[in-house]
Formats: sequence, C-alpha cells, structure tokens
Amino acid sequence: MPELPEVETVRRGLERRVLGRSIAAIEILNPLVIRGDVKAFRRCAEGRTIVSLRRKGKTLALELRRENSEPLTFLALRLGMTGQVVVAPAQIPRPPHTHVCMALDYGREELRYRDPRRFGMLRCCSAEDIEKLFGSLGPDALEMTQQEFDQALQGRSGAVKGLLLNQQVIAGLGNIYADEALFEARIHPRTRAGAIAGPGRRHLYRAIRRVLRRAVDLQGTSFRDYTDIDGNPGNFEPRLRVYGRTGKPCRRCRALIRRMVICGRSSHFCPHCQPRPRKIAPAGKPRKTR
DNA sequence: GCAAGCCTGACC
DNA sequence: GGTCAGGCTTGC
Repeated sequence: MPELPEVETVRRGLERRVLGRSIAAIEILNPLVIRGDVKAFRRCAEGRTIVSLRRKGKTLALELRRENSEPLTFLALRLGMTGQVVVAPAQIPRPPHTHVCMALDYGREELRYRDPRRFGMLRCCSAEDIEKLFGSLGPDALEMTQQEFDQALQGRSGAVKGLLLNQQVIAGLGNIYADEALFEARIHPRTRAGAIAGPGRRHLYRAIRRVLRRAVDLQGTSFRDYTDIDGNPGNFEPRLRVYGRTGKPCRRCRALIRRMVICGRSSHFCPHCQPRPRKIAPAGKPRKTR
C-alpha cells in the first residue's frame, strides 16, 4: 500500500531512471485510470521531456517540457492501493492490469503504470492545476512543522486516527504508518484529536517523522504487493510493531495486539501501551462506561 | 468477505 | 464546517 515512504521511493527511482528522458509515445490500454479528457492527457505528455519529479504526500507529479516555449505541463499520479510504476525493457511482456505505457526515448524502455484495483489515477495538469491539486492537500507529513501539526489537532473532535488519514489535514500517512506512529507515541487511535495535550502532540509529531523517515530509509513496506520501479520490495515490514500483528504479542510489553475498526479503517494497537483515554465526566453527572 | 485510498454524500 | 459511513475494485 503506497503511502509517503513508498511514493518517495518511487519518486527517487524515477529521478534515477527517467529524469531527462523524453516520452516518445503513449499507449493507453485502459482509459479508466485517466482522469479528465484522454486525448488531452496524450497531448499533455507525448513528445515531452521529464524535467523534474515532485511529490506531496502520496501524490507524484512529473514535470514535462518541450524544447520550444510551450507552457509546462504536469503528469499527476496517485497510486491508490495497488498502483505500481515500473521502468521495464519494452520486450518484456506486460503483466496483467498494465493500463498505461510510455515509450522512453526511442522505445527500448517503457514507463508502465499497472494497477489491479484501479484506485489510483493519472491526470494531465497545467501549472495552475497542479498548484490547485497540491494546495488541496495539507502539509506533507515530513515537511510539516510542530506548529502546523498542533493547529491540525486543535479543536478537532474526531478520533485522531481519522485525522491522521485525512490528506487535507496532513498529506502522506495511510493506515500502516498512522497505526505505527500512534503506537510509537503510545496514543490510542480512538483518542479525540483535540484532547491530546502538549506533550502528547510533541510525541506524536516526532513519532510520525521518525516512523516515516525510517521507512523511507528502508524503501517502504511491501505488506501485500508494493514494489519500487525496479520491481524490488521494501524492507520496512519486519519493523512493523502493530500493523497486521493482531493477536501477536506487543514487542514492547507482550500484551496481545488488538484490531478495531475506527473511522471505517482497521486500526491495530497495543491495549497496554496505548490505553484508552479516560473520559472526563462533567461534574454531578454519572459517568458512562463502555 | 475482507483490505486499501479516496471520493461522495448524509448528518449534525 | 467537521465527521464518518458507503462504495468502488479484485486478489487473497
């Protein structure tokens, strides 16, 4: 599942393999993954050179340029759940669910987009569009300051887990790293975001950065089917503390890891290290227990 | 039947 | 506005 570390790994891989190369031709095998007009998509990218690779949260943008003074265009890319970007020799057979192929240079190699579940998308953008797209996201989880994070939590009544997954608030966290960061910070995923006090905010802020940086260093997590652009899996999986470890002993205290659905997402946590916060009962009223 | 990211829409 | 459930898709 591509979250910030996996997308950053893809971005770096593309920087290494396709930066400065031109897209000679585009083959669209399944137009359903293209957002907006398909013809415009082709026009936006064909015959252009990839001049930079940007990322905000889980969104990638390939900056494209032609020799003359035509305006810049961008190819925005979201991997969704099973999206995969691979650079492969053109003669290697395309695996199933390959939706878009871009011939690089003279067509010896291809940049391929594959996505069995098609939750991902490609979109052609003008400079203005890409500003808007990136602008609709909260600060990137690795760029965000403690002040921005405090503001994101301030006054929020919902579960912190849901807030961490909200890309308009913080961009880059998905289910895996949200659970891992909450474990590191010893915060129960159902805690009301606005109720987390100063020290808790600082712990969580640092935990998010620590978990993401470590995962970037290890090229991400291949829990199911994620690979980088060369087809290699990530190495973070053995470092997972709670995600996908339901019923297994906590690596810190040996209590059994629990799973609970919060905001429609499965959440993994240690009931001992991340105790459910006590509700402060209003004076004179009986306290509800659950 | 479940998992995921993200969009839509219902509800307060 | 904020919050969260539902639906999309397909391999396990």
